[in-house]
Amino acid sequence: MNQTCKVCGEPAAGFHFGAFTCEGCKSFFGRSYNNLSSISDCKNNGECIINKKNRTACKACRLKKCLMVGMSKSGSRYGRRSNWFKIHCLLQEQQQQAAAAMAAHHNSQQAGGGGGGANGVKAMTGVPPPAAAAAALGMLGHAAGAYPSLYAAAAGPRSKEELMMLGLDAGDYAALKHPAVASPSVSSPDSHNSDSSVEVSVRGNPLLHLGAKTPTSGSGGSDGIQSAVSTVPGRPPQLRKDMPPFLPLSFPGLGSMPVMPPPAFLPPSHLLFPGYHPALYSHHQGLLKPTPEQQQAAVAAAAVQHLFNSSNASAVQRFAPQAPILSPFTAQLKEEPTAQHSPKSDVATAYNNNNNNNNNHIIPNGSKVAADELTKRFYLDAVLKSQQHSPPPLATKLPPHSKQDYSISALVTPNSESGRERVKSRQSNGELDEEDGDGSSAAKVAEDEEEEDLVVSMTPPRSPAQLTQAAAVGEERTEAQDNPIDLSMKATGSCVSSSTLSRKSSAHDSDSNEARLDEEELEVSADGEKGADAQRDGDGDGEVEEEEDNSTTETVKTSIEQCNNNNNNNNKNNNSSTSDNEATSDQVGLGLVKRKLDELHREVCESNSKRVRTEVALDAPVKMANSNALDLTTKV
Amino acid sequence: MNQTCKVCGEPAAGFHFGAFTCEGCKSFFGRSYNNLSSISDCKNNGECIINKKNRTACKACRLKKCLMVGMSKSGSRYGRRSNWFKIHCLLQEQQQQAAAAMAAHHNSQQAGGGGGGANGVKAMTGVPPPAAAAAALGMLGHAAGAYPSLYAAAAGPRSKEELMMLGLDAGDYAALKHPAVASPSVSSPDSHNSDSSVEVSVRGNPLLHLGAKTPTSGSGGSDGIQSAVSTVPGRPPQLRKDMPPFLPLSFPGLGSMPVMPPPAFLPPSHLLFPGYHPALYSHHQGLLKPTPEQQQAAVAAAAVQHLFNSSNASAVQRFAPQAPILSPFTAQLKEEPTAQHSPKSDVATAYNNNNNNNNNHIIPNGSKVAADELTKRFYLDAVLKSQQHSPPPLATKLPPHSKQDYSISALVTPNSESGRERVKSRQSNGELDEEDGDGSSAAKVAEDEEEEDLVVSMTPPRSPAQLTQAAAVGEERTEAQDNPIDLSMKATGSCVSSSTLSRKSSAHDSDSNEARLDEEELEVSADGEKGADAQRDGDGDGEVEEEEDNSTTETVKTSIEQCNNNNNNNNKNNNSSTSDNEATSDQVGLGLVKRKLDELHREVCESNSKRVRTEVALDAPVKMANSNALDLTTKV
DNA sequence: TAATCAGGTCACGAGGTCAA
DNA sequence: TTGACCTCGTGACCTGATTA
Repeated sequence: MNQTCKVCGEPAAGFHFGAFTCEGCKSFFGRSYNNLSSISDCKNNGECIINKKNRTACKACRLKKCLMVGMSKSGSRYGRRSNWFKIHCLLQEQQQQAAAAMAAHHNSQQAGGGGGGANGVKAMTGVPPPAAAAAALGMLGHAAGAYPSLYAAAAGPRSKEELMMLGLDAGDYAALKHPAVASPSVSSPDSHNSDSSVEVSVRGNPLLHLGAKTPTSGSGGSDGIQSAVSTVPGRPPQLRKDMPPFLPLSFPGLGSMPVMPPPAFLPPSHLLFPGYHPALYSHHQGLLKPTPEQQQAAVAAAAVQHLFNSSNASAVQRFAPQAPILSPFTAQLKEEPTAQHSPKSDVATAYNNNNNNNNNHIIPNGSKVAADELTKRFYLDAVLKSQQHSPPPLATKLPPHSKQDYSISALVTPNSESGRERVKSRQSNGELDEEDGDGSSAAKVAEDEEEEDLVVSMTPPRSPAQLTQAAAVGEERTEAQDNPIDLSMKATGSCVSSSTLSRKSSAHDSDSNEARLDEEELEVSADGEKGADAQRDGDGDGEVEEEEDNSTTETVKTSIEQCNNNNNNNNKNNNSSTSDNEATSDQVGLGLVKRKLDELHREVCESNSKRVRTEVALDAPVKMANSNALDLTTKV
Repeated sequence: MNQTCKVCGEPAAGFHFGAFTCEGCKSFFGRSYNNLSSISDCKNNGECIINKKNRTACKACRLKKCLMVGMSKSGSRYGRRSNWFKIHCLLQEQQQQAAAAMAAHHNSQQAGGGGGGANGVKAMTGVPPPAAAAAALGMLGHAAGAYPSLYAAAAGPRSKEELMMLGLDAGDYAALKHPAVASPSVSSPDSHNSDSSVEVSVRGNPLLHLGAKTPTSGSGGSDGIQSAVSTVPGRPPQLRKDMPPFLPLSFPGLGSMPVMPPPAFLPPSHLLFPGYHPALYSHHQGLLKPTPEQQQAAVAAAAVQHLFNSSNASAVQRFAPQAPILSPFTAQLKEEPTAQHSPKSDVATAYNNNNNNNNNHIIPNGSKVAADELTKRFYLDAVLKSQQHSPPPLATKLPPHSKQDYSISALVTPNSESGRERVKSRQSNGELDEEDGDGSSAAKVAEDEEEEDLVVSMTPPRSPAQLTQAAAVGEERTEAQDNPIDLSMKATGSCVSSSTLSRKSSAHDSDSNEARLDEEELEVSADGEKGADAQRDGDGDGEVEEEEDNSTTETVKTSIEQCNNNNNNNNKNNNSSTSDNEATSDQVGLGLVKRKLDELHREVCESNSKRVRTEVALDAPVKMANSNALDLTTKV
């Protein structure tokens, strides 16, 4: 799949963190996310255009762009991309191209119907058309559910969120010639998670939220959305076609984007994959899970804005306040806000941990700096969370049907690990720890870290019935759920259905349907590390730990490293003349070694700690899912 | 990689700002770029010859030389150099050496067939052989596409541009013993962007333009080129071999340069990597994307001249006027010209934007000075832009055949990310964003900053099929594209392929072979910004081709890597005294070997399951998708 | 087995520093 | 002012993990 980096336009190396990006932007995002302190404010009011050449010129804007295009730590997924994913990507591209073409023809386009996206953003900024959006979403409802996150989440919501974060308007966004805007949706479609799994990031349209003015905000909004979604549950693929029209509304990004006309080479998406029309996706996202996330997004947006210039400060403030109010998850955020204004120490610590070296340079300032960083991070996380967020799948406390789902998922997704995981997470999480935590402690999860985003795997829609079922499930869950967020997630999740499920489900439709939903998984990773505060820090931190290792790896690495070291050493060593060399050499040599070791450790640790953590949580469930999944499923 | 500073001839410390340079010239350029005011006019009409000894004697000429060899702030790239880059550099060197040898034997060579390069230059000066070049390219077609920018962009175009800027003739340039001329190409190969990505600076051959007197000039030229390329789309790797012969024509730099004899340690480049012959690259660029860039280059050249003495004022004038005319991209340039004579404010603003930091520092002097500086800077930027610039690869709207390509690519390149990327990028790029942006908003981008140069990432070519596809795509795109440049880029771009593939492919040789090539990738990034129409485009487009050889490539790579390693070590190690090392060791490269081996080994993927990612599996669909993703799509 | 990506590794170069 | 050195961010490549 030929894709360009949604951030800088370079050829994409793959789908990273929820968007097609080049290696550089992938790495940048990965680094930056864990080390916000390293990002200094934009010198240009956050208006830098990021492209290949200048991508390294402004970290703040680069990061912003990353967020705008839907990147999030939680958005990632492993494994091969499903064909669907690929297909969707292609479709999106086509659309984008078409859009671009359209745009080229008439810029006004953006302002026009496309404005949906823009509107959304603006709405956030200013007014909210949430109701309308919600309604629209409702229309799309379940359809969206099918491929919720892929498009919606990735594209719309994210974009929106990001936009919010950035304080960009749809207009602004649109203004940016960057397809990013459009791209997001494009990229995002699959984005975040995986092909099959789409992240269920909460991210409703922040705008919507705002617009909706989340009552308890997010939750309220989300609920509304969810309900809307749920209402639409069983839509047949066909609706999807309808979706497109709606998209603009529900899917700001898409709408705003100069979407292109339908791809010529492909038949109507619905024909291809009834359920997968990109537009639908976008809708879904926006519609499905937005609420809680939206709120968060809003918060995040504010934070982001804060990060990038003060230009949007006002917006931020607006949001920030809202966040607490809006989202039920406020608790999650709670700490962070504080951090923003005060709790530097913790944050700082976290950050420090992350940055082993010196982040200092960034902001040599005193506590103030730290505070800023924290704030930034906070915002960022918020944004990210909002984007991806998925309340732990809270998983769910899976309602009764969950069992079926599980089984189903197990059956269905034996392959899809992610699915398993998600399921697991849900189950395990929900049932065991996390979920409860989530449910009760959605906030908790959030706190942990980035949270795990719910990832919904994208899978081809099953039968319309399935969709319907999914929708239905979503509804059920939603109702069942304590958290609006969760619900939203669920709703989204409904979308989820994994292909696996669908497949299997097809066998026994009724069960399968629900099962499908189940399959869709949302992973919640609980980095936990830092907890929330540092957010990712946690990641870093957590990683650190270590545990060790694996001999083999080490050996390999060592060999490699040695080579590297040698080189480095040589280079530096030689210079005797300068003492520097020595230093360097040491650094290099030893440093490398250390690094290597550290890395190794990290790996271990990570695997252990991070991954392990998640895994652990999931393990039991997972195993069941994996090995038994099928069996169970079948049984079911 | 042993390289000499293209500016002063000292051993190069690395690839800085787009060219291999020593620390001194690196620092000088870095300082000077931000402080043009510190540079006084040359006392010698800008005719100072820059070498190790006298490099500090005349800042103006030193800076000019820097520009001539392709240095630009935007040209820099970060991070590790890609193996391909390294390889290509080696190849170029070899070629250069060979060329040099040839030249030694008979100077007439330049004029002659080999003259391609030289001719190009001269042609620029006087006559244009674009058609011929195009034809040649056409021959090479896709092959060229494979590594379009790497060589062409870096080497030829820049040199030419620079020459133009400087008002130097090819002859003059050649006169300079500095390998710089040739070097540029060398350095530039990867230059700008990344290893894999080479910048697709627009720089077609300015000369050609001039000579050819570009009808719409550049565009015309580029179009011609593109078409030619496109026509050749599906070429098999073999053709590449053919390329070399052509190189001279297409690749002025090589031809003109006193290239060295073939590298002893490596087999003929074409043998090694049929598709990658440096010459081809150069061709691509020059042929493919030159036009717009050339125009820009002309403008830039004028500006430069303005900067450096009045000696070439006439030349500048010549070009300046032309630029608008010549290039369709004129729009991009539009502002600049104005700036030259008046609108400093705008320019300044633009600069400021680009330079987040302080462009200010540039001219602390009074308004007058400031004005001068601005002017200078303006020119400088113009030059740089022209150099790098590249329109986004458009990519491509994949035509029908694309399906095959995709499928193929999918099959072939499963692994190769880069290859994929390229392909993707082409498609996506062209289709989506940047290109559009560029196309429509090329000017816009340009304004923003320097513009992005088109970077072509160099990656191993995928399978021939892919290449072909790419080529086809390129063609299509080209046709589709507004910019000729883009087309060229496309042509170039066909290559993709990833190492992975190669590994795997090895299993099935046929596939593998192609795959291997694929691996080698050339990315073309489409900066698109400005559009540069020309430039980038090309590059990106270029991506290229190639497919080819696997084993050889690998071997080559390893050797290269080794060399790299060695060089690095050597250079630095020795340090002190000299740089001599350079020469030496290239060959070595155990590290490289290791890597290669490792890569090969990668094949296995196992999976434990740490992370839990969610996914839903779409089994059935997926399968189809995998192999046929594209097909499916298309089918759909 | 193949395809993908998160992460880690570390080659690299932009920039900064500072002796000369 | 120069340029050797250093620092540190970047990004190409790899590994390992995860899904197809």
